[in-house]
Amino acid sequence: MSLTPEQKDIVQTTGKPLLVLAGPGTGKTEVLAQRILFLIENNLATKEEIVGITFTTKAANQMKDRLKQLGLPEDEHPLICTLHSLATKILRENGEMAGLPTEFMIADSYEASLILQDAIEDVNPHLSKHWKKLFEQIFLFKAQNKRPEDIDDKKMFKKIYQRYQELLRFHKALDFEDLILEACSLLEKHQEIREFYQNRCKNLLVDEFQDINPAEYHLIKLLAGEGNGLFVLGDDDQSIYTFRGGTPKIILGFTKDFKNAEEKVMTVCFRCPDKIILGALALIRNNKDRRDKELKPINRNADLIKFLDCKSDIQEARWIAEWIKENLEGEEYEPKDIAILYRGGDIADKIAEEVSKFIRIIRPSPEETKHQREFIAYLRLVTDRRDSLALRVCLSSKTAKKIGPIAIKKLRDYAESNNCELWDTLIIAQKENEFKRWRKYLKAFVDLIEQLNKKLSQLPLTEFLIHVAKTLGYEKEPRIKEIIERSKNLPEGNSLSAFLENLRGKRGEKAAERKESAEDRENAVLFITMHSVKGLERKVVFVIGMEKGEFPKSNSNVEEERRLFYVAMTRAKDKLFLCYAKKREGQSAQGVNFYDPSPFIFEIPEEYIEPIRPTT
DNA sequence: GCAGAAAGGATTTTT
DNA sequence: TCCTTTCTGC
Repeated sequence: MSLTPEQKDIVQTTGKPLLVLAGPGTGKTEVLAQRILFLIENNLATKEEIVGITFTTKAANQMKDRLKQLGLPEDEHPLICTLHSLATKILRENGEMAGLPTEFMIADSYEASLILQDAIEDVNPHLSKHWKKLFEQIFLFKAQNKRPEDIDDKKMFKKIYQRYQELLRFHKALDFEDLILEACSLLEKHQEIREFYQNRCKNLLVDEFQDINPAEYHLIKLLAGEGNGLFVLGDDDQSIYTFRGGTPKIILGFTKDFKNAEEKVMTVCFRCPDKIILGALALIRNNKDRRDKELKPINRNADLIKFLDCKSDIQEARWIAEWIKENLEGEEYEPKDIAILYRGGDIADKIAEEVSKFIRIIRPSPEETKHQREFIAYLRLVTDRRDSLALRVCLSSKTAKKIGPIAIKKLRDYAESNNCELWDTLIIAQKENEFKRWRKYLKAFVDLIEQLNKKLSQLPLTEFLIHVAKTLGYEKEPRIKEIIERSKNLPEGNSLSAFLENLRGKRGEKAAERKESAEDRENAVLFITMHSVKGLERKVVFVIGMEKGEFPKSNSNVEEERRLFYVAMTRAKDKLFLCYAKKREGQSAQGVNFYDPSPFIFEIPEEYIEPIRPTT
């Protein structure tokens, strides 16, 4: 693929901070990969002076694949990873200077929520029912790069946040946001370390820049120094993660923050046909705080956008399934050319059911259940008694009979004041008078773990997993069986720790999966939320749930929802269907609900839209 | 600590 | 409307 003059100019402009505003389908990934190649081939930088930052590990892998296709062998690749992964690397390389526990664990959000509930228990138990709100508040403060000491708060919040941090460290753990904050602190405090990484990141390329939050931006600025090798790429119109603390203001303020920065735009859309681009542009121009950009479609004379106007979700499901069935019979489309996009909830269930009757579909894998997390935590504890996070999860499980929040708090207090491991406390405490009430149950729990440990050396891995599942009483649960099933696909050396690393990564770091994700590999119709379609394109796109009150959600930021819709519309390479159902049933519709069409529909000029009203 | 009853809330997601 | 969390009484 040869570059347009516009793209070539962007690839080759070096020596100053560069902001690239790139609309949907303009070839962002390509430009990023080509720039890395350009730097290396022209000896402008070695691979040790280049770091590429992506939003997800999947995107990082796609970037590596593209570099390989462009002829750059893997051992000549620069570091390409997420910002969290880079922060983890920096902290692991400088653990002591950062004042962190050696071999710290990364707490996932379930583990973090348990720790927060403990913190609330310690500070003010009356607030325990509001833990979810507090969890979100702490998250948002961290996303703003604010630590407990930065908070001026007369009420309990500051104390809870403080205690939460203390308890995370007691468990030798960092949550995801801590990775960013601790990396910032480390670089701020130590000039030599900062200079080392600024040199390492001499050429720092950041993708999806519209979705970063202030804490992440702070880290990027620390790494970029003067910023003369900083290259950021994004589209303020596609900023859809404000609930994560992201804000389009960062990308729009970039040229003010870096005084000698240059801003360039990519205006040729290779992906979408003209009607879709023109319709999407007309829609997004209703947003106030944005930079207007030209977007020129290559593909003209294409179909109009279809507005599917249905009486009910049942009719909608039937019509879409029927359309897919008919169009798969011809030569034009394969299952993998089709995607069904929705905002969330169970809205796609009916269509998924209809479509899966005759064709393979791919749906997002559901979140880990509580039992799955407990199952994994028991396995972790068996391999490593010092894994206090895993121990904390196990203590909350039903299998730890008669050990509740009170016992856990006492154990925690004891461990803290005697400065010992949580696991050791479990054993020592059995002798202490204040634990008299729980002596029997603590012993039972410790014995259980020791017994499992014995079984581990006696049984093959899969047998052992089944044994653990039985012990916990989870052996009949399909989601647990799923995990056990995965142990069979493991290459040789089937040790428990290898299996756990495959599941969770080292110390909670998710293993970067090298294999292609299912949606690229399998020839199946894709069901996906609008938020997770980043970087995705499909010939045929159905956007379902175009109902007033549901999309945009009635109490949400309309401009962000409009950006989300803009992202969804611009995934289509060929045909775009916007689907509305007057009547919807299900959980997200709160039983049965009647809707008007989404106001977004009317923001697309009529000349680009063609209504379809099914009669059957 | 548990079972059963009542209240609460229902988005989006990465690391 | 329904599923998850929280409260109550044992």
